[in-house]
Amino acid sequence: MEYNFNDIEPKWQQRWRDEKTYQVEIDKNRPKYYVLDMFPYPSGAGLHVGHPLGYIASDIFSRYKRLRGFNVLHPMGYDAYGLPAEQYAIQTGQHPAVTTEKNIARYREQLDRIGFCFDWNREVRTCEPGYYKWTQWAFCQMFHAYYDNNLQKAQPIDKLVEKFAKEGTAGLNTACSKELSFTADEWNAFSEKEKQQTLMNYRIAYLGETMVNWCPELGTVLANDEVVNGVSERGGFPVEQKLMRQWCLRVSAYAQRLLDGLETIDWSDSIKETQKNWIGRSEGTEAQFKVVANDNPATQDGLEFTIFTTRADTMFGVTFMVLAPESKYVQMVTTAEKQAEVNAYLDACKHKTERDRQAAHEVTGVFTGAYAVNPITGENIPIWVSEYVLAGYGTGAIMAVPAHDSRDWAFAKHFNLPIIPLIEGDYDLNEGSFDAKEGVMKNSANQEINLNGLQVKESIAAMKKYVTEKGIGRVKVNYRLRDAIFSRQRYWGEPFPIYYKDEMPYTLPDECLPLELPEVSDFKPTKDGQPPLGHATRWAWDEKNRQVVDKSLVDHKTVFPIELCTMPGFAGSSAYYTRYTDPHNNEALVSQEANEYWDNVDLYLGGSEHATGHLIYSRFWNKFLKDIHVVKSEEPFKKLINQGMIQGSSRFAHRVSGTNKYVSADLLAADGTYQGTPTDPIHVDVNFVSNLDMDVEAFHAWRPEFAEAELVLNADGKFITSAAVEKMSKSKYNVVNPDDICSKYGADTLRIYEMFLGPIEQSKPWDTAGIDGAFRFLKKFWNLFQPEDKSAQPTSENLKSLHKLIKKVTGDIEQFSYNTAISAFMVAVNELTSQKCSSLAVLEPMVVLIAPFAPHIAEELWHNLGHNTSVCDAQWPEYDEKYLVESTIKYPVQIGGKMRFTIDLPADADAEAVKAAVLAAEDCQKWIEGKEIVKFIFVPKKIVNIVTKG
RNA sequence: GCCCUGAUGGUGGAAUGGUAGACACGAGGGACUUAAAAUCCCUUGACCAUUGCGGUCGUGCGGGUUCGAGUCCCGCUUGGGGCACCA
Repeated sequence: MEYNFNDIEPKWQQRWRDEKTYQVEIDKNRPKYYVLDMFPYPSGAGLHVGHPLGYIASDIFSRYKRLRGFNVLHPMGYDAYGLPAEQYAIQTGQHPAVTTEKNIARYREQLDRIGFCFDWNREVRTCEPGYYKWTQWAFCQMFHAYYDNNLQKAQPIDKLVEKFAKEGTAGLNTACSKELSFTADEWNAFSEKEKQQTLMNYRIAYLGETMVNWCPELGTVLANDEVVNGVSERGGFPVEQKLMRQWCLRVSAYAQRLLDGLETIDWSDSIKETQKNWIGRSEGTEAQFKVVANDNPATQDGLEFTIFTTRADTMFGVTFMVLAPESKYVQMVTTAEKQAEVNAYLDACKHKTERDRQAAHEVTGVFTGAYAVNPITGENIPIWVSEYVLAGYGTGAIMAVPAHDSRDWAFAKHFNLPIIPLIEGDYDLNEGSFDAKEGVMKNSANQEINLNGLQVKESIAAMKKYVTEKGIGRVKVNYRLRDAIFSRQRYWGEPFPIYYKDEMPYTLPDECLPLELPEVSDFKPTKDGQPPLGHATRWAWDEKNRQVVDKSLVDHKTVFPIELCTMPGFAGSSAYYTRYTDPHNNEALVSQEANEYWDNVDLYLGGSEHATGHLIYSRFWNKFLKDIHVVKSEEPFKKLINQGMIQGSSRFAHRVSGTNKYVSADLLAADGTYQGTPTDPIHVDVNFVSNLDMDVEAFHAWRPEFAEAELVLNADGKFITSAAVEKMSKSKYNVVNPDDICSKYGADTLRIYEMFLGPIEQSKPWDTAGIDGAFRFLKKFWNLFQPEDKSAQPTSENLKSLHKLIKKVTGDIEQFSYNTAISAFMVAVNELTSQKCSSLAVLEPMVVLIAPFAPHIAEELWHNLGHNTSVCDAQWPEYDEKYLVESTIKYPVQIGGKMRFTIDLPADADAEAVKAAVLAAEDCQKWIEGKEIVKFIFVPKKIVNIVTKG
């Protein structure tokens, strides 16, 4: 019988569907294992050959774990809300729900052909009300929670209300937008609105004022990449930095837990590092600087402001201060004389985006006319404003130490401010600052503290202690991690279950969720600058009757307007992993029982591009869910593997410039010219090029402009193309569709080949050329099972091949080294073929071993061997060391008259034991044959030198 | 600037500090065939010797540790990725 994948594969895929082979339920008698892929955004282009890479890898592991006796949860779903569907809707008027539905159907069809063991019964889609109900629900929980820094966890906001009523803010230690201070009496006297405004300062989901790119002309917020040179990409209208009220998540409250958690999870160093940098923990000192009174009234009664520094040791070298342009202190300190100049500068800054400011790297700034007192030296130092100081980090104000900070140095040079060196050494302060955190201090002493002679690290500690004791400052940990902006002025996303009463937000009652996304007449923003939901007519909340009603009924007494923004893409993807464990539950995000059993993800596969997005938000979201007792684990993903990208391998036909003549690449000169005329490489479709050899007829038929093209072939009558590795994309004609591969070679070959390409974590180009090797392997594997009589006793050679393979494949799968596992398979199959192995005792385990990689062929062979259960329920074979014993002597090396051997022996073996073992070993006898042994020399570790005569 | 990664044949890639290049592709040669496809066998890092056996050099560059380094350490060159006026 021939290996006919076209019959085998659809047959088994149908059977798996019919028999629900991959449907799983809680089974307390078996250990669980949860394998998850990052769910895809279903784009209109469909899957290319790069997308399934991670899915295949996780599928192999799922099947392996199942064969090992685990109850494996391996679900799949769709991240269905997002921008491309909405852009497409704006252009064509087609409802995003319709295009999304279509794309999902296409994805499913493609995925099904590859033979994955997903439990589709657990599919989730982020755009379905039954799913986003729980996204909205989680948001409401965050709205009704605050973060207690002492307990290091989220708490119900009611607790805070109680506390405020009893003792005000006394002794409060919570995450908040700004430090507030009021008494219980003051709180109790607050109006309802004032109370709500106050609580907003503490909520984990809160309305906050944040800097955004605002384009007044377009009436919308723009993303950074929509702004070029300070004007909008579309229309060229000016864009400014503006404080806007947006929904935010207080991710920063969890900064320390997000950092600590990294130590407990099995992720790659590079992702952990990226997250550490993103969180950006920085231990330093906050210090108060008093402003010298001037003609600005705000300075009259002892105004002071706070700076943050990690270099407290350099306070003796502070020669000026700098405020961020957005700092509220700018207006408070500027003198009347400098007012106009400062305002002009602030205005100029306002019209630059954050990106422009970072790109320019020009030294700009303006003197406020004010002075502050250096609390260590007592000297008056000027206060400047400059955009190199960021409002969003630390306190938006710095102490400048030009001798030891390159940015301060550049500023001081430009504006001619004094520079005082504080560290011994032969650096030249005319050339640049000395930024290194090392060396011995100098010029750093007053009557109370003397740092001279200390190391930098010692003096940081000494200064921290000093400023704390003197009440000038305090030790402070800062994080770069900022709160996540959670509002989008978009249509195709989750609506906020929020209505506004007296301008303050209130959540819909939990039992009224989901708040379904309304239909709108137009997906564009409205003319008055409101988001697309402004077009929705039935979009008001009737508080009394607890239902959505028509907008026209809004009276601000019982019927209120509903929030118009929607949630961002990461909202729906932040907790989907836990929803899979209980996807049909209408009473809870996940039941206690399901979470208790399935817990969180054991193995997560996906691209590293989500390092600072989804993978941070999910961790934050999960920690919050843990705080409110919905899930039991602190971290959502125990082990993470980042699969590399599959790049395209493009092909080019070389066209003689200015003609319609194409030349085979091997006829070109080294500089790419043909008979002295330059040529242009033109992308041609990789699907009609085999290796570099182009199908000439397919080329002519491809597109009209090539029909009449003149082709110059090489001596063999072939047309050779050139190649380059690029991103896989339609415009480069290097996209390979997995469907085509499945039709031509079968899904099993696709799976084997994708894994054989190289390590999963590495990016590599796709080149269909090598796939023949994988296909040949499966044919050989198939042929191994063709002998009619398989009842022979296994030979020791057979068993050796088999057990070597079991050991290798098991070890390799555990380490996700699938490419080497497949290599071992190829070797074993060649060995067994040449041994003419016809023993069931060897062949049966071989089928189980191949099952994770090539499930269809395994299933077919398994049934041909007389089984009537799925190979999925077979047992993974164990290897037996006794078939694997090899000579104890390895690697004989001759040096001069000596032979040197490495031998494997127990560490405590004595000289005699070593000698006996060496002499007994076959390899050794061969080497010393006919030579007289003069002596043995034992060198450390496992080395034996044998000195022979001659 | 800082952090993370990688660099091995014509290509993709193997090598717990122990015979570098497994396995696969491609290429060359051969068998079978009227022919092709399919299949099988041999060669395939470079250089020298090929009427023997074999020898020399080789894992981006320069040092070091070691009996022994692709692998460990130090200093570079370079590809890829991330962060960035973060005080």
